[in-house]
Amino acid sequence: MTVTLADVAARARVSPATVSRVLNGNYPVAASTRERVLRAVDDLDYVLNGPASSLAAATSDLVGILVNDIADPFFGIMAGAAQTQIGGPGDGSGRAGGEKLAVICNTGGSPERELTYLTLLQRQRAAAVVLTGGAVESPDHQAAMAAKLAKLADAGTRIVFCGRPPLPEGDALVAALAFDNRGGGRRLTEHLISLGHRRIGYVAGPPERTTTRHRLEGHREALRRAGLDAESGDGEGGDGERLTVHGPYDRRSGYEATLDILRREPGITAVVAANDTVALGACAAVRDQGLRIPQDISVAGFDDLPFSVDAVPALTTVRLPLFEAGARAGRLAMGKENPPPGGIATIAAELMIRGSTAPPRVG
Amino acid sequence: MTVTLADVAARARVSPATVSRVLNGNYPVAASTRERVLRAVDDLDYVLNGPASSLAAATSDLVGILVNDIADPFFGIMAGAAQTQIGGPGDGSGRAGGEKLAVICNTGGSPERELTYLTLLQRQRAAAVVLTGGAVESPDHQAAMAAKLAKLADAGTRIVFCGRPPLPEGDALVAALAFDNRGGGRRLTEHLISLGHRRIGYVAGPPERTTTRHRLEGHREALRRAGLDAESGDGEGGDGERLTVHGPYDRRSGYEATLDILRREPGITAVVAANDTVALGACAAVRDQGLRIPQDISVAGFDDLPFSVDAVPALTTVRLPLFEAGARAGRLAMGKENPPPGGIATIAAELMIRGSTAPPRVG
DNA sequence: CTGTTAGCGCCTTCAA
DNA sequence: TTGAAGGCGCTAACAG
Repeated sequence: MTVTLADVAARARVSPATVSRVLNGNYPVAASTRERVLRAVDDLDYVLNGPASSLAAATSDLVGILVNDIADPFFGIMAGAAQTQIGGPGDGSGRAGGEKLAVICNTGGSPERELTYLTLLQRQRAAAVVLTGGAVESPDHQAAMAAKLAKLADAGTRIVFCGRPPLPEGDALVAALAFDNRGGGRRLTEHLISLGHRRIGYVAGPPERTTTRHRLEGHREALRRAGLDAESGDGEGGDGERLTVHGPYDRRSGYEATLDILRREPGITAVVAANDTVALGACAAVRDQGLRIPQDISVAGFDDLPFSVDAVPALTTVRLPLFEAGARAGRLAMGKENPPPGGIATIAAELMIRGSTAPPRVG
Repeated sequence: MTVTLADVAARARVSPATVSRVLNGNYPVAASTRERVLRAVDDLDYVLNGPASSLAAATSDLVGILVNDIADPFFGIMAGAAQTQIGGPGDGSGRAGGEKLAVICNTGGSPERELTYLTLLQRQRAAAVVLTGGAVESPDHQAAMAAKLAKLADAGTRIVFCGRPPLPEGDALVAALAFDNRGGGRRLTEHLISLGHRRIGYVAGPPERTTTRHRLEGHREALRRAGLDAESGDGEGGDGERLTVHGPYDRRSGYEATLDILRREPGITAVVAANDTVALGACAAVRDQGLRIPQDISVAGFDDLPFSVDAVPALTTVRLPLFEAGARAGRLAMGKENPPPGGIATIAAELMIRGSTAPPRVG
């Protein structure tokens, strides 16, 4: 039924081992022999049996890329970029060569699914795993992840974090590319403060995620440095709680949280959103209240997704080099690039000042 | 080093065969035995060897989802939705159960990479393959695809098209969910015509793709029905060529093509874009020319991606139920749902009229 | 440079 | 309901 290595060997009048060597290209083979083998492969339309190959070699050509939400371009861009480094350009023949199969796994942000996918990849003896985006900070989950990743690494799977802080235990097993969420958040709020804003609403992400926490910490640090923490700081029971609302990283959350903040604190002059998608919702809410951006309320986002520059007015935000980071993670996963010193690199975040922020109205 | 089925069997004091049966759950096993085996699995932290299992069973639990560009939410939404039906909810333990591993493969729109990924999936003996988005119409590629898909289907891989027209040969091997791109395109342009527009620019996608062609055909059909084809129709050498510009499905293309059209045909009163992303670029171009939307120029898109409603003014577009279609494709791939009659279902496209279109200025 | 020989770890008849 | 045995298709020593 299906043609096997042995069939190819028979037709090329060589041993199965030779066919294997030609196909894997890891061993010297006479040019004429190789020629003959390749012709037999084409004649017979032979396709390697992946499972058999993986079983014998005790490794597979699968590389897993874990993302929270593939419908979100934040992850789509990173995952796509990683894949460009992993899949290889192909040989243009449709015949697969030495490429790895880069597979994107959508966890939906669920810790359980994250672990499940890791188990699935462990099963497949994946060559590498790239974990993107922030982590959930529950101690249980972190411990489970650390254990699972240790096992994977133990089995020879390369582990790369992309846009995700390294594990607390700081395993040297992994390379980590961490975004400077805290610094970016701080500079963004400093920008607003320098424009003259004093009461700034903050629409945060889900409280349990590292990304959320880091961005918020940056925001509050800026407030504190400016001596504004009495008004908007993080003191228990202070005003900070009225000015900060948590919610998922989506448009709707931005819309509703902003309405909420505006209702409770009509005196705010700016809203900072946890990311650009949330910011879009915030903009809609501001407008629906009959307020103008930026004349009445300044709005800012985070990430600088492609659509942000097209918002009207264009969104002030913090640019994260998602494509570059994803590509680098892909290269690290393939062993094409050496890990950064200490295994950890921090990726800079750049403030992008655009039309959605301006000085508050006087009076 | 790594624990195998045999280790589990030894610890549970049963034969390897019994362990296998417990794990696969396809055979009757005494409850007490099963209990013992499962405990041994947990104690030993056993993880099934996927390749070995796939080799022996001649099938794997991999499901491939092919997309053109995962950074584009159009594909991200479909792929994510498909994955929800394929990955299964997990058992909440991090221990993988009978789930399939849904993997997203990013072709970048390249026919070669599409074929390469199919070969890779064929290698892995994938359980199913979902192909999303439009196809490239080159006869060579179509033939190659048909041959490859036939082989996959032959090996037991289920094939599902999602948002993609069935192959010309109309293999009964596949289930196809096709978007009504033509009808959507037609109704969108009819809407503009009914508002009074007579000279309408069209920023099309890459000419070789089915999606591009179908949407454009719908557009031209509307023009023809309104007797406008002399002005903007598809006649050879006619004005249609001046009013239609092809380019990739991205923002930049929308921006540049729109500038181009406006330069050559300052008299147009509306621009239809091949999709929402392109439309965003078109909007930017219109504004940069000092024109207002919709007072001076109406702009419309296609797809109704999440950000479209947040454009200012909100984008008139054609809604495609991407999530629903993706989820259905996932179910078809899993065999959870029966294929539509004839293997083909057409998914309706709904006109969404918003603020970016209005009657043209009089005079 | 090429052939021979053993498994890789699991599933699946066949018997018991 | 359970065990024994063979083989899935390939790779990786080891010879030659």
